[in-house]
Amino acid sequence: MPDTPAIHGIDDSPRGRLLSAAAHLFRDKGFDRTTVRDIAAAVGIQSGSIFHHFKSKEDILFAVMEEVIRFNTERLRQAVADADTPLEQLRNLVRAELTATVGDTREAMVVMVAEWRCLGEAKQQEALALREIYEQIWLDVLGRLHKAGAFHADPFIMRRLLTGMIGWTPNWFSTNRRLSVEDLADLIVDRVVGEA
Amino acid sequence: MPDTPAIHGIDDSPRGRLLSAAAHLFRDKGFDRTTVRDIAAAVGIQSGSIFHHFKSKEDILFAVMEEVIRFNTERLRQAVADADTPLEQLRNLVRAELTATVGDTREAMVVMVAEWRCLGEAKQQEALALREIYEQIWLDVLGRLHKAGAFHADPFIMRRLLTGMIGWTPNWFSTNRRLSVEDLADLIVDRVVGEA
DNA sequence: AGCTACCAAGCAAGCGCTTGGTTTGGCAAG
DNA sequence: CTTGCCAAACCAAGCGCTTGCTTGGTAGCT
Repeated sequence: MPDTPAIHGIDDSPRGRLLSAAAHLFRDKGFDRTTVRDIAAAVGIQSGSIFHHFKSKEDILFAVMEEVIRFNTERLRQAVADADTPLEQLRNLVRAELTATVGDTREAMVVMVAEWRCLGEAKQQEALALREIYEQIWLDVLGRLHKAGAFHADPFIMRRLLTGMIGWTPNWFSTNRRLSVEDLADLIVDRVVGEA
Repeated sequence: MPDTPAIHGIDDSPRGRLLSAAAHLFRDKGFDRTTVRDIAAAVGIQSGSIFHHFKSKEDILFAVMEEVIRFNTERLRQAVADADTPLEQLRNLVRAELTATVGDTREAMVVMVAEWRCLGEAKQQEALALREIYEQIWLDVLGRLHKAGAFHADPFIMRRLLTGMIGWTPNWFSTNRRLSVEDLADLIVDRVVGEA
């Protein structure tokens, strides 16, 4: 009965398995249409038992978001560190966010952008703080490229266009097609710095 | 008590006012978190009276989507007809979709992409058919541009990147800022055909 | 003994929707 | 100008069901 494919960056403690299952369901049906009974059934326990691990359903959603953003912030950091030139840093960032979005943390990433408003005011603010750290990594790299004259548009706006392009990919990109993540990343990078 | 700002392309019959109010609430709180009592209160009637105009809550959501997609499909048609060169057609398309997305049909457009899965299978298919007509207009113009050598990437993928860029704008674009819709449109067109 | 992990049962609240009856505005016959 | 009528629009009340969450207790490991 259990066995939802695990999400990268989440361990397989009872709590972790609960999180992976919840993320999967939240992505499939949305937060509101997913009941605690659904989540419980997905890991093979009773609905009431969930509240031994989380104090509310909303807490589960927040935990999913927190885990995935922490994990992927670290991934972005590595992406920047692993490159020498600003252009290569950008390419690595795009690849990293694409991997997060259509790859190993796909469900959780989709949940994060789609179910944002299901969090209460307080937790929304808390998540926003984490999100800002994440965004700053992007802005640093884009700012450096802009200063170097690699593109003319405002770096803030460029980031928003990138967020849109990458954030929409789960709605169409399929891993088992001709187009690889690397090729798509190059294609997106070309939207920023122009083609060869 | 009533007076939700109307959405372009929806009349102000009782039914139309109900639709505008519903679209506004759906965007604000999401479909599931919006109760029929909320919608009723927004137009100043009793919750039960809603079912004189619509046979279910889901029907309201579908009606919102149908109205907005029909209205904006016509807008796209005009945008293409009003331009002479393929490049100007593209620019007009981007402007039109931006206007729909952050302008006069903003709430309904956001609802359409966000609350898709709240429709049952049948109505989802029905909406998809309308959506395909809409998309075909884009693909025709992009296909012509591609054939003319204005850009190298696959037109289907280019459309998806555009969908992402434009679809994300409600999350950051503000009408009362320095950046106008026209300037943003030019900026986005440059992501397709390269800068001057 | 004490901790983690769980079960079985169920409560209070809120939900979409139904029902039966009442108001309202327009319009044609007398 | 009145009267009678009808359909559209709405009200008041509440039914049946699902929801998130609580409670009190138990099994097993250390």
